[in-house]
Amino acid sequence: MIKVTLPDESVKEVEQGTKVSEVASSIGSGLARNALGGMVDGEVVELNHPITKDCRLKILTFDDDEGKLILRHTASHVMAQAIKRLFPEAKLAIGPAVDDGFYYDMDIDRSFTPEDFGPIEVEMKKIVDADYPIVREVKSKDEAIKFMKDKGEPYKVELIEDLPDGEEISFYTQGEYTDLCAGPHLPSTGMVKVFKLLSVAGAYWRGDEHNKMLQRIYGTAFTKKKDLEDYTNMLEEAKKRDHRKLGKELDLFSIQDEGPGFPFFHPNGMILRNELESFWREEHAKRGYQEIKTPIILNEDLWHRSGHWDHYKDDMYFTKIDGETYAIKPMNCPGSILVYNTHLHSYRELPIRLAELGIVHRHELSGALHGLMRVRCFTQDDAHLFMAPEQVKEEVLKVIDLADYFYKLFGFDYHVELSTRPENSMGTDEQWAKATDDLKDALEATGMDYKINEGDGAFYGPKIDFHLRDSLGRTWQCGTIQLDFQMPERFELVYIGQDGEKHRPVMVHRTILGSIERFIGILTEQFAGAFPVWLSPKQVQIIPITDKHQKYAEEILESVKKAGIRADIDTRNEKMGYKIREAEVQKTPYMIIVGDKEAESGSVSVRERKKGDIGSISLDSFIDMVKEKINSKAID
RNA sequence: GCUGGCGUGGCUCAAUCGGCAGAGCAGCUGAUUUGUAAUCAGCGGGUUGUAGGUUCAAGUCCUAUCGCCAGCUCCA
Repeated sequence: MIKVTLPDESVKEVEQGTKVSEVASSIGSGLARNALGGMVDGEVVELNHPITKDCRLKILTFDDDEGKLILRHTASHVMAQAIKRLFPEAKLAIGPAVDDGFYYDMDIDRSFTPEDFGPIEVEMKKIVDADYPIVREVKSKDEAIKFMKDKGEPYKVELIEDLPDGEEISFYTQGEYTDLCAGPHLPSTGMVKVFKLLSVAGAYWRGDEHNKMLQRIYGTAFTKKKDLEDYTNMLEEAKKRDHRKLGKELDLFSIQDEGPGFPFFHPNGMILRNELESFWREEHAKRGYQEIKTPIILNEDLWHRSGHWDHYKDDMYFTKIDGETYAIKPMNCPGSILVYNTHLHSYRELPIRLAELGIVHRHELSGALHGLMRVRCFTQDDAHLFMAPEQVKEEVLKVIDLADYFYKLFGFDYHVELSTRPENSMGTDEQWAKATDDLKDALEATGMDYKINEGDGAFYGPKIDFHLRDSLGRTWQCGTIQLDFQMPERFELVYIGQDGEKHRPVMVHRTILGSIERFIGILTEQFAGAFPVWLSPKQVQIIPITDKHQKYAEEILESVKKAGIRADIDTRNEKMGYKIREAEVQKTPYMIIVGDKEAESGSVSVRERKKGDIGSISLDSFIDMVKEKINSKAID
């Protein structure tokens, strides 16, 4: 007998070789029904897995991320089997489970369209109803290669060839279908009860744009029909929060055919933006930043010196002035460096923090453009910090702290990545190792979780990136902290040390919001357009019930405006309900309704966005309340 | 850039097999003077993204091109 310790610390004695599914049954029939796999001493295993020694066991269900992955991975095999039945000529590539579902990549001459989903789903249903057992077997590398060659699956052969020699290679068979796969899987196809195919897309073989583009079909799977319905409803709801839709509805910005990727900010969007920027300025001034503004167009020669010509040229725009080539800046760093170099600096001044809300232009691929999230012209809330090498850690920690302060203010969840040396980069391995270690040290000192993103650093240095989520859960890089030993050398930056000698400063490039445009996109989706009061383009909508009340409404407007609150009167000849509806649709935080009662008593009737009527109060207390919300930058 | 899908009044969408381009909202005019999410009536508004082609006839079919959407690649 062996001892199995369950998550509640209870211990079950079972026979050697008992399967995970059998343990689940012995715990309870409900758990047995919902079980999708197991976790044995931290390792994910399938339900058929025999337990051979004392261990800790957790039964995985759909509530566990690992359970979801097992179900969806099997679902991807079911889909691939169905597609092979309908299109035997399709060559299989890879088919993993992903966050919200699964996909399978295949190579086939005809292109899949959403019309193919119906027949494929019907075939999948047959496979599920047949409830084929899913059987794992292991082959040697040579056997595996021969097997897939015989089946005419060149992509599988390539995958196997890249596996290390001597390793056992697992295959899973369900009915007539056998796939190369590390698993784990469900014990039978009948357990894939609820699924739906969602979209088709092209995807490069092995994610490399030089390789052939395969066809990818995305789908998702759940254990309960209700969960699938909830998921599709969630997608519908997310569409309503889309900043591109809200940007239009709230008249914040537009992107037009005349300038793909070049957003226009409308008056409402500018109010929000200016509020955000002035707050940004205040917070940076408090922390010892000095603001600068550098030109958008600078001579090509500068970009040769900075390394951008060699490493970034394809993403840059150029123009000619008096026969000379100029570049439209894709980054603010060279300009900032030129400012630094206008003086000789003492160690006493360091760190020098030059901040710039700098407009940069980058030639992003047309297919990559996405509302305000990815554009070809954006404003970085940039800063370049020039410091002595021993100041790096402290300075980086201050930046991390500042980013955290900004994100927390809006209630954002974020995650952090450390990006290391990319292929096409400047400098020596030693410099990169030192810079990467410096950033790692700082991250370790904060104790925050972070993920390593190999090869994704800037061409001049490694970086810490802060990622925020949009309404659909896609993540976008916002803040970044990049450590740079290259540009100080290339531009021969110096400061005079205590010893009277010249020393080379280290440079940190950093943003907090990332791009003002992208950040506004994220903000819009986070709040579904119902911005915190301090950012709302219109903070108070005054609604006179009839035109008799207009005069009193105007007196109120004057007082509210005098208090520094953005307000307006809806004087249109419409019923009150109509005006309220419009203010609600526009997500105006407060409405003041004024009629006979208010005019007589000198009070205001207040309605709060989403909450409805909150009763009558004096104008003064209303103003105090709104100002408190604004000053505290409260989020609802 | 690549793969697939989609472009019809300001907005959201309709138009059967190729057969007279339509509705709601918004806008304008008038009536109505209203108590917490849409008052009523009338009016104006379109070269169907653009350029070609097929056809007696094109929103609809074909070609090219521009843009948008999803994904890939890339990135703040």
